[in-house]
Amino acid sequence: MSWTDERVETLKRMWSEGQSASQIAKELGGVTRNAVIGKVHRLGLSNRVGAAPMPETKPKATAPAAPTPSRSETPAAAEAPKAAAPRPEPKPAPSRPAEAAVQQPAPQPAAQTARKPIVPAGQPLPPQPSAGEISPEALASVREVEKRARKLTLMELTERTCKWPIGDPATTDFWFCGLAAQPGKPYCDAHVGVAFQPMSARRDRRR
DNA sequence: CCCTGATTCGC
DNA sequence: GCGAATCAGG
Repeated sequence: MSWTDERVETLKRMWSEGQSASQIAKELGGVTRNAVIGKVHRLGLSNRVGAAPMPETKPKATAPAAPTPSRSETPAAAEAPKAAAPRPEPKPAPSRPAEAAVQQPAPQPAAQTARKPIVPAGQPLPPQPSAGEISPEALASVREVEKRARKLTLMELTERTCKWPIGDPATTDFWFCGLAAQPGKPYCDAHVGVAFQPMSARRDRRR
């Protein structure tokens, strides 16, 4: 494979979108992430413009701004080529949506003052099955597993981490399981158990 | 161990 | 110019 105009274009687009080198390599095919990174540097589009926090871990103390040009081989390298329009980007919303009251049956009497924030999560994630529908064994293993959850943030999830959400998305008591996911499945062993149930099993258990 | 980007250097 | 190997780090 060679860097055709089209492939370079894809590279530039994905890189500016904040995609990782490995993701880009996967998309392009025929190249490794090293190749992508090497090309990125040669193209001089290192330091991702258009603001690309790419946290990956802690909020980093006070992190004022500091784009940190770090290393720029070319003296006048920095200039933001086409980073003009800061597009939305698939950045996950950190916390409180603060608006957009979706649905929520919520027969809330609107009486008490200290009610938990009823802010609905942006998009419904994997449905939390009601306890009554899960087999006792599966439920038990889930409770056990969730004690050992790695408590990953949305950004820390990968193709092989369990993406089962735990806790209330509206509060800081929210994280993802993060344990080793079943190959080809989005969840770990225990969560696959409650996520995927044979229709027959559900029917039998229901009511 | 998983992953990230950065750099080097033989080709 | 290219990218594997390596480095440095979360």
